[in-house]
Amino acid sequence: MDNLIKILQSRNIHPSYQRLKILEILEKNKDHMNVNMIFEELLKEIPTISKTTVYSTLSTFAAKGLVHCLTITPEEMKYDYRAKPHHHFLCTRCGAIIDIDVQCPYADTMEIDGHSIEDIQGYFKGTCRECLTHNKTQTLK
Amino acid sequence: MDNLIKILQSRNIHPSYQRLKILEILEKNKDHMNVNMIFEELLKEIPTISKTTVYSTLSTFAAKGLVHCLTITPEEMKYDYRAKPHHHFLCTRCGAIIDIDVQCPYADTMEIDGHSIEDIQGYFKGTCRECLTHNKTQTLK
DNA sequence: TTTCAATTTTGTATTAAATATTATTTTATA
DNA sequence: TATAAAATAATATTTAATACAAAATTGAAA
Repeated sequence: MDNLIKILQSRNIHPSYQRLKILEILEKNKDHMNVNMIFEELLKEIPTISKTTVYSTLSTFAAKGLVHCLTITPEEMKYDYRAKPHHHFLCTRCGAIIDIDVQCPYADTMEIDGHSIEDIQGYFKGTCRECLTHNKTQTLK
Repeated sequence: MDNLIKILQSRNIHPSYQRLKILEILEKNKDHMNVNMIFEELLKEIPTISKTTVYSTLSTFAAKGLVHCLTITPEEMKYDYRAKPHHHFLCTRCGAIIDIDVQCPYADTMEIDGHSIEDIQGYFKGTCRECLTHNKTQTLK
């Protein structure tokens, strides 16, 4: 917990109880959580938590570079906590989002065609290894 | 127009008047249109057009690989008609979406970590060249 | 051509993520 | 302790997208 406080303070985010709990949940689950997943987890420990707080906290975390916002699916935003930059694979059969450990060549200079890069996101979509081997038939929209 | 009919037929899409008009709009404007932009354009020629038709048509086009669905911003889906694969840069100051003509190395094999790739999307986010030189201050959320 | 089924389009209602707004609570500080 | 600022909570609103049902159109067979 002391560690979490330091993480927030290092980013100039006031370590409130709610923010610490949200960070704890992100630490534990790492990746691809959406607001509802985080909200449901929070309810177990803070029954009075408001969804607005979750939205505003994640917005703060994103602004301070603590989380990455994933738009890999159009339905809702997903939040990525992992430190190391990576890409994502979305399986259109089972819906799984899988971390892909490759780095973009432009991550070195953070510049492309004269544009200054602050964030890089690589999305692969298709059929995951698991679904390929199990030859599953059901396909998401 | 005859050309558009052939494009649809080659993908096994029945060339209805509405579909042809939507394809025509995509041809003309090429990239990054959202449903509302297409809908507004359509209204000029088909005053009775329904937004449901736009959604269903774009969904059909996407399923047949005629358009690419962009989730670069979380607000709404954008549709990409350009044939050649490319990435996108989103300027967080002016909101512009700029085509980036680089190709992903995994586009050759369309395979990564044993997962079968059907679609690749690379999103760069930051400050575009234009905004950098004009030193604009306003920043989008 | 007529009939009938399948497809497409339209209109309406609904869902749900995200934001806006305001009130309440908590925290920091003078 | 008093007061202002920050954070949280509760409610209302917005809007992209979907669901559903009705109407219109199309295509094929008789």
